[in-house]
Amino acid sequence: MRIEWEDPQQWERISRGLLSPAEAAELQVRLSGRVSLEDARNGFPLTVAGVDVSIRRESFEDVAVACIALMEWGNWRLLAVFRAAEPVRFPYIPGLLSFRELPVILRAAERLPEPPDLFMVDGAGIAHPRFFGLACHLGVVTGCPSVGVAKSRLVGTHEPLPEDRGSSVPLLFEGKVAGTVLRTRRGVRPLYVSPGHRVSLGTSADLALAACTRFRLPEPVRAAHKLAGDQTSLYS
DNA sequence: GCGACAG
DNA sequence: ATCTTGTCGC
Ligand SMILES: [Mg+2]
Repeated sequence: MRIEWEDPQQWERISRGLLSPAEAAELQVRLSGRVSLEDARNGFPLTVAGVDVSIRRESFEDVAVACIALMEWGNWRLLAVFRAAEPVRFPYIPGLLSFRELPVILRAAERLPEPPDLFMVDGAGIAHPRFFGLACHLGVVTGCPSVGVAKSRLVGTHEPLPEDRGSSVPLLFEGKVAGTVLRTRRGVRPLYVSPGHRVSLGTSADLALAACTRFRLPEPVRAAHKLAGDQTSLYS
């Protein structure tokens, strides 16, 4: 898929890791206005693209490897895998993860023959300090629906969560519901699910739970995570 | 100033 | 996230 840049110059600065944390944060505030929390789709998505990035310590630099695992809804068969690698150019700063991971993710996304029905990202959606996590950034830039699935809490508070699979409680932040704390396996640590773009709060949690058929993590995200760290056939 | 803090 | 094998618990 091809990505249409509204401001190619600015993307150039971002991908080169030239933005200061303050500039990055204000850009998030500006872009958060473009997020849509409406469902852009009726039924379930036909294809779900799991997204994750792994960092490998090379001889003199850290290299980021992005992996997009395209799966078919329901039977969760792996349809294809797209990857890309490049040196890390931005430090990890809580709240600014997209400036570190999005550049390499987009290079892998460009290899998709066509836009997926949904991007399921390892990281936060609107459950973020400025309501603009990695899943939102990827969604807004590509125009595709996206959901953020975080393994731990970035922001927000919530009531106690029952131990049963499927239990959920709203994640509250600054007086708003920013996401859902979701138990995908009985007695196992919950996931922090939030909309990225073009998906509603309720739907984002439904989609995430439906994709967790065997493990704590949704199948597409788990596949992407595994393949991102796999050194086998690191080219492509 | 102190503590929190996706990956 | 990463450095890393075996081990504890359901
Ligand atoms: Mg990750």
